[in-house]
Amino acid sequence: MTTRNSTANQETCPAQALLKLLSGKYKAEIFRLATAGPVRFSSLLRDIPEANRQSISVALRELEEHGLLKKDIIKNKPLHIEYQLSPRGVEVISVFKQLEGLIG
Amino acid sequence: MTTRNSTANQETCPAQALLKLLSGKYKAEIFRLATAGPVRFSSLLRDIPEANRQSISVALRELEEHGLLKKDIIKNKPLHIEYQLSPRGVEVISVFKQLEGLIG
DNA sequence: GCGTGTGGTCATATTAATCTGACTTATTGT
DNA sequence: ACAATAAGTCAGATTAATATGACCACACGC
Repeated sequence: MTTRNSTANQETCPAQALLKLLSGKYKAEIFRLATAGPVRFSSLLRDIPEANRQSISVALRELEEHGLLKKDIIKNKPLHIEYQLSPRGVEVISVFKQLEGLIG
Repeated sequence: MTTRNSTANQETCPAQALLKLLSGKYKAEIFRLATAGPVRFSSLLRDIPEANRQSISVALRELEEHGLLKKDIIKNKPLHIEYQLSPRGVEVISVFKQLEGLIG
């Protein structure tokens, strides 16, 4: 892509990047479920029946990379992986709350 | 599209729809410019040089349809059209502010 | 060593968002 | 009458997001 549009990529609005990160098709729902406790790949697939593996996988990776979710490997009996809200993730909850307030 | 996915369309998270509306490529920047006063189609094209007519047009229409911008036809000398934040639009500003706060 | 559960990846479609360039309609200036 | 400005629309191309189905690796129970 010949490094074109190098200017178009720089953030105009600081909120833009975060907004885009949060706006994925299942991100809001993942956050919602994560507020009730740690979530797992398979539990999300169950709880969001219209979602697919790929999308859940991408969403979890993006949210983790941006520090909103924390990934934990649980070595207990059925060894598995849990994702929970990081401190930054918890902060984001207030944004969702505010958005909900603007609707009703 | 044979009315399929009627279940997939129903909102899971109430914030989801609003989040998606706000996450368009230039929406945040449009809001930012609109806080400084009424904006116009042509002024947005100038002030967001990387944007194109179509995208600005679609963004303005969507934001107006969802009641975040108010469209005014100004009959003064160079007859033109202005878009300004509606009361609901002003409320949304606080969401952007909060998002910005989560970054720094 | 075989099947099951968990947590994915990969290549490939399909769908949605954005871009491009040509065109339009109405108003105004000369 | 002619050109310019303002605010778009439209068809078609490109790019990004999401979906589908096949596949993979590891741990565990049997």
